[in-house]
Order: sequence, then C-alpha cells, then structure tokens
Amino acid sequence: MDAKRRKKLEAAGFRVGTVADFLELTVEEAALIDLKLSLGILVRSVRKRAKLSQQGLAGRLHSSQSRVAKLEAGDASVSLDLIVKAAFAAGAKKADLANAIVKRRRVAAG
Amino acid sequence: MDAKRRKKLEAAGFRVGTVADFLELTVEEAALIDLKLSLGILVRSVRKRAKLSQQGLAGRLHSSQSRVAKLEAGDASVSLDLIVKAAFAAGAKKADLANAIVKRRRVAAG
DNA sequence: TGCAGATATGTCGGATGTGACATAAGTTAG
DNA sequence: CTAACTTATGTCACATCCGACATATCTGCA
Repeated sequence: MDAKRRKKLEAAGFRVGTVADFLELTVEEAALIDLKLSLGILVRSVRKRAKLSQQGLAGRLHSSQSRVAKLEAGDASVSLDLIVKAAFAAGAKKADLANAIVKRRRVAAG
Repeated sequence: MDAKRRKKLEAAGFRVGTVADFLELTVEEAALIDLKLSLGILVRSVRKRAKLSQQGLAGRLHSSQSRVAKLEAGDASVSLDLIVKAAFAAGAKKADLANAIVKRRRVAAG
C-alpha cells in the first residue's frame, strides 16, 4: 500500500496494518491458528481412512459429533488439546502429527 | 504380574491395570501428556538459546512467569495451546515442533 | 556469608473451552 | 421421491485454564 492511501485511511480513523494486526493477533497466535487448521485437516484424513464417522470418533474421544465437526473445520472455539486428542483417537501417530505440522497447505490466491 | 497376586489385590478392592488405567486416562490422553512434556522441554531449550528468562518470555507471550514455569515443567494445568504459543514466542519454528514431537525422551528405568 | 535474579509452587476470580443438545443441510441408497 | 446417515452450526450450563499474585527455593557472585 502506498503512503498516500495509508495516510488517507488513517486520517479517516482506520488503523492500517497486517491482517494479524487487524484481528489483534500476535504472531504466535497466528501460527497457532495455522497449526490448528493443519491438524484439523489431518484428523479428517485419518478419521476417513479409519472409516469412522464424526459420531464414531466422538465416541472414542468421549466428546460429541458437533465438537468433532468444529475441530475439523478449524473452529476457533476448539482447543489444540482436543484436536490432538482427536488425532490420536482416530489412529494418528506422532510422525503423522509432525508431518502435518511442517506440510505446506495451499492458500487461496497464494 | 502373575494371576495369583492380581486376584488377591482385586479381592481386596483394588483395580489392577496399567498406570493409565489407574489415572483413568484414555490412551490419547496419555499421548497428549507425553506430547506436552516434549514440547515443554522444547520451550525451555529454545528460550535458553534465545537468552530469555521465564519473565522475559512471559512478556512476549502476554502471560506470567509462573505460567511459563509450569508449562516447561509439564504441569497439568497448562493447555497445549499455551505451550505451542510459548514455543513460537521463544522463536521456535514449525520444524522444531515437529522434531520435538517425534524425538524419543529418556525414560526412568526404561 | 548476603544479596539479586531466576525459577518453582500454590491459590484465586474471571475468561474460555467443554459436552450435550437441537436442528439445518448435505449425502447415499432403495 | 423418502429414509437413514452424516456433517454443519448455534446455544448453554458447567468445567477447566487463564493471568496475576504471593512466596519459597535455587543459583551464582561479590
């Protein structure tokens, strides 16, 4: 963004910065969200390979189908703890987690 | 454990099983605890490499020294979310997390 | 020894994630 | 088409984790 446009926006009361700034995220919070997304995707993949429904996985997890749906969708209300427990309950191994973490995901218009 | 001793203990009202059984942990909960330990150790290592005190890291994290101490010690009151945020705040990369996860830790009398 | 910084441990009120539930929407087979 | 199953989304009371604080212990160093 050029300086002129920035000045104009700021004069109008807007704060200008990155998306993370806008959402008031620290960089580590942004990294955590990224990680949750990656692991949510892993859970879905491992669960399907195990021929489990969300309901079935929820049973193993002692959780509920709606939580599993949310965790696979990267919903902000789900903790990393639950996502990782779900991955293990679905049959993932540590190495699967490690791979999911370092794997690059495709990004829209990237 | 031999069957005789088991019978005796069970007759006395004890339930006999693994440590995880005793603590009423599912296998995925046990795996999660293991993971938290590994990552807590990683945080300490990355923090020291960055010449940060727990206080200093707590500042970056917008948390407190006591939380950092607990997270590095594998305290049960600390979420995986906070541990991972701490790792990133200390300067860890995704690959560092991945390595910490798969690395085997030395176990007492293992 | 004594001082200073670092780390460990316990507690607490308030913030956030929890499972459960309802229900809508999507999918598959008869 | 319907029926059965699966997945998505919103809500709520309750449980858990949070940062903050106090305080104890550890760890050099003068």
